[in-house]
Amino acid sequence: MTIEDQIQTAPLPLSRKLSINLLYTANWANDILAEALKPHDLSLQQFNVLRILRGQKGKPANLSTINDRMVTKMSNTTRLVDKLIKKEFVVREVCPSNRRKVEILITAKGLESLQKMDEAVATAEDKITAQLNSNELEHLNNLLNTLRTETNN
Amino acid sequence: MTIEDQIQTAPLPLSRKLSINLLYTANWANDILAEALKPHDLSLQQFNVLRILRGQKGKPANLSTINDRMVTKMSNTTRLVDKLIKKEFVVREVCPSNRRKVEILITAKGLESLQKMDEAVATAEDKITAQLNSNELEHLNNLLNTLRTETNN
DNA sequence: CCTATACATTTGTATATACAACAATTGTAA
DNA sequence: TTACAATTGTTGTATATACAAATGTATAGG
Repeated sequence: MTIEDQIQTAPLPLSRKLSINLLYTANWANDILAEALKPHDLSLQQFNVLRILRGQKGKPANLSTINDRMVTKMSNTTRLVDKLIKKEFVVREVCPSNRRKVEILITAKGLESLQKMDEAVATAEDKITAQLNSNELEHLNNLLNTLRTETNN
Repeated sequence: MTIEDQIQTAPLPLSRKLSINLLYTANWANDILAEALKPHDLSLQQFNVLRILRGQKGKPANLSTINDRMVTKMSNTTRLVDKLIKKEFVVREVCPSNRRKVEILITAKGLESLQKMDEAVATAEDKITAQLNSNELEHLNNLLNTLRTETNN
């Protein structure tokens, strides 16, 4: 279904059509991922933080590191981490070598829970991409990367 | 820049890479649009509601109509409209023929303000799509539409 | 040593949104 | 006509997020 049909609007200039389609489609994908995580009582953003911490392989991460690696920007990783602490999925300590920083570590419980969610999320990701073959997915990936290319002006 | 470089992660399966890239890129586009609207003190969602109401060409819209046409889903168009009323960009009345419904109309002030924002938003949309030519944009559009195609299973 | 500045994070305030509970109105059917 | 269900919106609670101000810590220059 075209995006014009989807949101019932008159024909749009291409740049507008693409902008709307991009946001609309991402929202659609977001819903599928959120749905997959719902039984685990974790938001997509909380899941992302956990996944980043697992990627650290035991090395603690400080807030700005997590922030840099988030898919969506956060002025507020502090409060996300607060919620993960309440669930006992991560621990937070003051960095001994530089007490301005904090060190955040995923716990055994966090790793365990993450493992249980992996399958659900992978299924959701497959669902999102199911309608395209590998070549098309690569192409789509490249087009998205190009879109974000910075101009030097 | 590839999405793996962007968020500093190990190589990912294609379905995950695309899912992340889609959310990341939409977020990037969202920021550009929000930035363009910032001088006008209007959020992207408020702008979208106004644009939908203008599309009604004088015909009032009720809440569920607006909801259907929103790019991002809303459990909460009520409160968005509240904010637009406070800015005197729209008015809300009870529908006389069916008093469960409400009728929402854009005001002259709303139309006027919208017109001023049009240029800023069009510029933002051009910026979002600047790195691709028409053919590529059409292709990207089609790939996004295909992605959202429902399966009948 | 003292102070200005930079750094890393936290907190307050506002917006957007999901979900569930609630309320009012209308339609239907015994 | 009364009971019940469906429709349409509103409201309460929780999460995510942007932005700005505040907090606490480190560092560099005088």
